Parts: sequence; structure tokens; C-alpha cells
Amino acid sequence: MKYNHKAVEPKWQNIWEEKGVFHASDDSTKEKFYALIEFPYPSGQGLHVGHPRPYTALDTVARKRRLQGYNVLYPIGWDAFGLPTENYAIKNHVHPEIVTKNNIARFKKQIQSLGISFDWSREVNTTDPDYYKWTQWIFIQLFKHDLAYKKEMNVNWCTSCKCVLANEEVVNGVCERCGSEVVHKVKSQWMLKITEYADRLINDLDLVNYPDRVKAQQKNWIGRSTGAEVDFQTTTGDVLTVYTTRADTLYGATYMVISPEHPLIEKWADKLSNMDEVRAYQAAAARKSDFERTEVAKDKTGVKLDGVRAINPVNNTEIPIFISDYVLVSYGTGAIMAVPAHDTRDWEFAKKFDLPIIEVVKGGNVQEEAFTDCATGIMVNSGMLDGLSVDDAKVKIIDWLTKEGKGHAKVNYKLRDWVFSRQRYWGEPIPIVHCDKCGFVPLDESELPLKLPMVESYEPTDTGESPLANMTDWIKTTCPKCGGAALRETDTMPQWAGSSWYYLRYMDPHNNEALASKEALDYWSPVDWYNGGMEHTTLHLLYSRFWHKFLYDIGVVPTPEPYAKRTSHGMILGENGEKMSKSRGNVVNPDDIVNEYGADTMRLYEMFIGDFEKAAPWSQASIRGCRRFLERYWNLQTMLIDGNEIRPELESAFHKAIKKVGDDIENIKFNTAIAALMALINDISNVKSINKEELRVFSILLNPFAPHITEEVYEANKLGEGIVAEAQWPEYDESKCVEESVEIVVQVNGRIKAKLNVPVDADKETMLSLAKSDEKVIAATQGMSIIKEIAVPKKLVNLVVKPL
RNA sequence: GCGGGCGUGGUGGAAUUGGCAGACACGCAAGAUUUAGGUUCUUGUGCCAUCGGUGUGCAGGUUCAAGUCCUGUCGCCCGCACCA
Repeated sequence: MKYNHKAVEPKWQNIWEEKGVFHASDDSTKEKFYALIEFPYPSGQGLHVGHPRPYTALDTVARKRRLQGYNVLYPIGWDAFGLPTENYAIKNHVHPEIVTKNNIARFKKQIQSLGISFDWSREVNTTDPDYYKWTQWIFIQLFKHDLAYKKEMNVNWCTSCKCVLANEEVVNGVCERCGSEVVHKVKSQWMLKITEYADRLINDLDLVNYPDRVKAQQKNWIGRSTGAEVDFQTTTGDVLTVYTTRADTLYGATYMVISPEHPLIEKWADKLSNMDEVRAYQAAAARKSDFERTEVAKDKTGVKLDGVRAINPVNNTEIPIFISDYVLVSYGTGAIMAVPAHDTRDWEFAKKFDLPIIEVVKGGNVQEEAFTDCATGIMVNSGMLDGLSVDDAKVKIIDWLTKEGKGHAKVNYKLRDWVFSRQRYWGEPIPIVHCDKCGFVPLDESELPLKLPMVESYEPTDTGESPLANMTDWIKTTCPKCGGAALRETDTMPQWAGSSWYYLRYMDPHNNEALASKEALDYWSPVDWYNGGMEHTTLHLLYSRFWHKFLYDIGVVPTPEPYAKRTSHGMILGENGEKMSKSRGNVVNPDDIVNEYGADTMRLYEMFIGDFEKAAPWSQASIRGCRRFLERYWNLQTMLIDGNEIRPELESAFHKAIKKVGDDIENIKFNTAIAALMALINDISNVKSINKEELRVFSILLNPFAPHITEEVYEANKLGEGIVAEAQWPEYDESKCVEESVEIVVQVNGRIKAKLNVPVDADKETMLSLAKSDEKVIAATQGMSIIKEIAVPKKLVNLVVKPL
């Protein structure tokens, strides 16, 4: 009776589906548990072994929670808009809708072969008009609340995708998706005011249970800094406002720097005697791609503006103004006061252009290097600030500036507003029309969904316009407000739109009246456990927190945060320790594993491979160990005896395992949970028999990891009523976890001399007297005097001795 | 530069509050059953050696006791990066 996974696994997958055992109930008296994985992008390549790691992990949690009596929602869907599908469609002349449908069918089949307990009745698809109707609806609400606006601005442009990118999508100066060069273009774009939520996106991290690395990365990306804006008069009468976090060093400002794109330059054009030189520098800076700009980051360049000077507000000193690309137009005011003595970049610039360096904080040697330490310095050469600490000086100078009307405290963020439009076909149409008379007008909500029109050609254009721009029939429409002629917006939404709220749709996926009913939202919110990749920390995770907060503000959702708990899985690497990729030729297809070893082995191995949160290399050899374990479990049936109680000789082993497996699953320590089951089967093998109750408990413990084989064993041996998926998780008894006697170690001067079995409740005196009567210990302490005795119950005895 | 993390056998990885380092596997070796084994089972397996030493990147420190705590140092990975 060999275990045949090819027969057993499909059998149980069908039974589960027919019985609908994994369908979440919307009106249950049970406690709810909402587990969520990041829904996949159905690419043409199909699954690779990385996909099932998070699916299996939360499946293990979901299955265990069901056995514990929770009403579990564990849904899945498809994040199906996006460029790879569109590019494939263009190349092969198939409509993206067809490509998407085929890819989903393939993904679905692959995922179903793994026996993940998804509730397929709640499947969603971001490209379904019934779904994106609500994506568009949310956009309209954002627009109505002034959080969506269209603006001419300098944007990131991917030269290969022929499309703008959000800041979050530019990685090291190249496109996050395709790795192509990113250049700057001035374009009119739809923007979302995520910056309005910057503070709350940081502060509310206190409300959620996320890994520290995720919180830190989001805080870092939002980049809050507190400082001051200071107004400098100039010799032209214009005011030049700078942002600084070091207002305390104002007396040390010996020059100003403004970014090459700063608007005052144009204003000053006819006053500058070296305007040609300035324009040449501006042009050179504009030509640089993000990549080049970071490449040459070390060497400071710049041009002095001849003909205008700034006046330091604290001492009325006239100081020169430079333009330099080390000052970014997009941060603060696009202008800085330069304090070379106490800022490294200013110091480098001052050295190169031979500008004065005035020390205002004592503690370093500012001619040798910038002194930037805020904690220890004392103010000098700073008039009213002399003798103060840096912190006190900040407070005092900002007070003074405020009183004088020359500045004020200011908080700044690195976070930029979200560039939301894309010049591509395969995305949600933006439901806005442009009317000459009324400006931008949203569609009436009854007009939603605004469906993507069928087009002849969806190739991206070189003009920077969406392919939809060629669809004259579709574009020409009437203004919802005045009824006059108007044009539709032709850009589409980014892929991040549909995924920013999908977890809400799962709560009530077929609702035609709302994105989800209030009852469903109240019952299921928030997501209890959300697992996803670290790569989405400053993309999807941040975006969806923003959308959720907005929906909370307008009364749509009941919680300020979407996800109560977040965990993050490590990548599965190729056997050679490198990232799996087609070009490296180290991709493992899960179909092959399921075919050869079965889904249960695949699942077990993915959970056993190592620390869930860390990357782990795949090993074709190690999988065999997991298959072997399942076969040993299968073979327990050959040593089955009667009995409806766990026998005394296995009692503590079982109770310890029940505790450990349950705790480890909750603590994302799947690898040690499985190790505990392996250890338990070793204990059972030593006894050489297993009774029905023991096999029943073992089967339930193993079920979340290996659901198919456990169902089969359970059924074949009539271990209980119904099926395992509807059984009850065993309880452990703390008092039964302890054994009667325990082995302790006896050390002399920290060296192990003996091991003793003592009763588990032996007190220190008993342990010490037992230890001291052991002959090896006596030998080791011969001729010595004991100067200290340490006894730790259940652990060890240590005798500290020295020669007499 | 800033932020987060990691360094343990041949390999993947275990080690509550400091308390037997190497759980559980993979691999390897020997043996048994088969005897065609990429099967199964048993035993062994950190390193060096005979007792006994010695071992968690390296160097110190605290402690009866350190993978774990402290100081310094080297190396690696991830995120951000001229953010004023």
C-alpha cells in the first residue's frame, strides 16, 4: 500500500470544492479571521516555486485557525492590469483581455493543484469592469476631495515602457520594472496628494503590527524632517526662502545655493551679467538622467550668480548666491543657506569655490572637515546664540525669526505626490472629461464603469500620449456638467490602483451597489494578517494604506488602517544561491515538483526550507527528506492498534508537540513546527506502534502543512467523524508537557563532568547532593574546596572549586 | 553617509529569561534486507587527538556560566541616498 499522491491529491481537492469547506461565511457567530496574501500578477510564465511560499504559509495559518473554530476568510484574485501583458499582446497580436484570461486560467490550475484553501467563490480580477468600476469610483471621490489633480510637471519617463513612472517606481535611476533608463520630461499628469497623509502614514504605524524593517523603511521613505523656513532678502528686493534643519547655524551661512530650476533665476535674467553661463549650466543639469546625476554625485559643480546677492537676516551681511545641482528643486524650497563649517556638502562646495568657512558650533576643526555633531557642540560667533547648546539655539533662533517675521518652524517630507497617470492601454481609464468651459469634470457615478474601448492598436506612442488618444470616437463626449462638447482623459491608471483596495472587495465581491456593503466591511475589517514581499513596502503597501485612510476619512471603511499585522517572506533562490530567473536558467517549476513528489511534499518542503522571513536556496535533494517524512507518516498505518487515548509513554511527547506546532505556526516558525512533527514521529517509531487516537491527533497537527495525505489517512482508518478540514484542533495540557524526570548536567568550573537523571521537581538541595555523590564529580573535586554552588532546576548544577 | 538585517558543521538550518551548541533535515560513511537500485531499515557523522582538548567571523570584557549581554573590529546582504 504505497502512497500515491497522484490519486489522493485530486480526490481531496474535489471533495473540498464540492463541500465548499473553505467558503467564508458572512453571517457567522464564530470569531472572524481574515488572512491575506498579495494577489498574483498572472504573467505568461506561470508560477515558479517562489509563489507558493507565502500562499502555503498563510494557508497553514488559515487551516489551523479553521480547526480552532474561526470563521476564516482566505481569498485570492488577480492583479491583472499591467505592462507585461500589454507588451505580450503587442508582440503576439492578441488582445490583452485574451492574454489575461489565458494566464489566469493557467495560474488558477497551478495554484489549485497545491491544495491551498482559498475561497474561490470570492475570486476578484482587477480588469473586470465590475471590479474596476469601483477603482474608478474611488478615483472620483479622491478628485471630489481635492486629492487628485492634474499638473504640468517634471516627471520620470521610462524610455522603454514609453510611460511616466512614480518616484517609487524608479530604482537607482532606472525603471523598476524593465531596468531601462529613466529620463525627465515635462508633462501634464494626474497626481494624488499622498503627501497630505504623510504625517498619518508615519504616526499610525504605531497602530499596527508590522516588522520593524517594514516600519523603518516606510518612515525612511516618507522622510519627515523638522526645521525652519528662513527668508533672506536679496539686493534685488526679492525674497529668497530656504529650508533648513540647522537654523542654529544661521550666523555661519556664508553663501546661498539655489537649484538650477529655481524660478527666481528667470526673474533675475536681465540683472545677471553671466546669464549665458547660467543658462549653459541649467541646460547641462536638465540633460542629465537620474542615473548620471547620482553617478557624479561626489564632485560639486555650480555657477555664481553675478549681479545679485542675498542678505543674512541675523547680521545683514551680503553673501553670494550660486546655482548648483546638489540642491534639488523638488525638496524644501529648492534653495538652501550654505553653512560650510557644519555641513559636509556645503563644505566641499566652499573648498572648491574658495568660500569662507565660519565656525559657529565649537567642537571640531572646521578648516579640516565639516563639524556636524549636534549633540555636544556649543554655539560661538553667533551673537544672541553664543554659549547655547545646538538644541537650545534652534529653539531660540526660530522664536526670534518668527517674532521678526523672517521665518518660521517647518516640517518637510521626502515623499512626493503620487504620479498616477500612465500613457498605456491596459489599465483603468481615468473617469474624467475635459471641458473647455468647466475644466476637469468627473463622470457621473451612474456612468461607471467607464469601459476600456476595443482599439486596433494598443502600442505605446512616441508622442507620449496614450494609445487611447487615437480613438476619436471614444474621446469625443459631452461634459457631464454643462452638456457641451468635451474630451475624455486618455491616460490610464497605474497597476497600483486596482491593488490599493482589493482586500475590501473580497469582503463582498459581488456587490453592485457599493465596493462592499457596510455590514461586510464592519464584520471583516481589518485584515488580520497580511503577508507580502519586502519589495512592496514603499509601493503597494504605502499606496493602499493611503487609499484606505482616505476611505476612512469619507466614512467608507470602519478602521484607520487596512492591515492589523504584516509579515514578509524571504525569496526562494536557485540552487546556486542566486535569484531565480529565466536568464540564469535556475528556475524551478512547481508543476514538476507536484508531479514527481506531490503537493503535500512541495508544501512541506517550502515551509521546512528555512526561516520564513529569510531568503533560502532551493535544494532538489532536500525535498526527498520531506517526501520520506510523509511516507513514514503513511506507514504509521501498518503499526496501527486500537486505543482511544494517548498512551502514557507518548503523552508528554504529544502534548509538547501540540503546543509547539500551534505556537510555531502563529509565530511564523513553520520550519521548527515541522521539525517538531518529525521528532514526534521518531518518538512514535521508537514505541513501534501507534493507536487510533494518537494517529488522529498526529493527522490533525500535520493537516495544515500536508492537507491531502492527512485526509486520506483519516478517512481510511476512520479516525473521526467527517473530514480533517472540519475537525477540531487538539488542546494541550501544560501539566502533561513535562516528563517525570529530566536529565541535568553537572559542571565543575563550567566543565561538564556528569549527566544525571533527577525528578523534574527536584529542588536545589536535592540536585546538589545528588551531584556531589556522583563518582565522576567526586573525582573532579578531589583535593579541592568548593567555593560556590549553583543549581538551576531542570537544567544544571555547577560547582566552582579551587585547590585547597 | 543614513536606516534595517546577517555572520553557527560538508549543506539548509535549530538553540524561552545567559544554562548540555549543532534540534530537525540534506549529504556522507559503514552495516542489514533486497540484491538492478536514485528502495527501505540500523548505526555513525563539528573539528583535532589516545586520555583529553577545542569549537558559533575576529579581538577584548562582564559572569559560576556567553552563539545569546557589553566594547572594539572585519566581512556580507537589503532599502534610501547631494533630502539641506
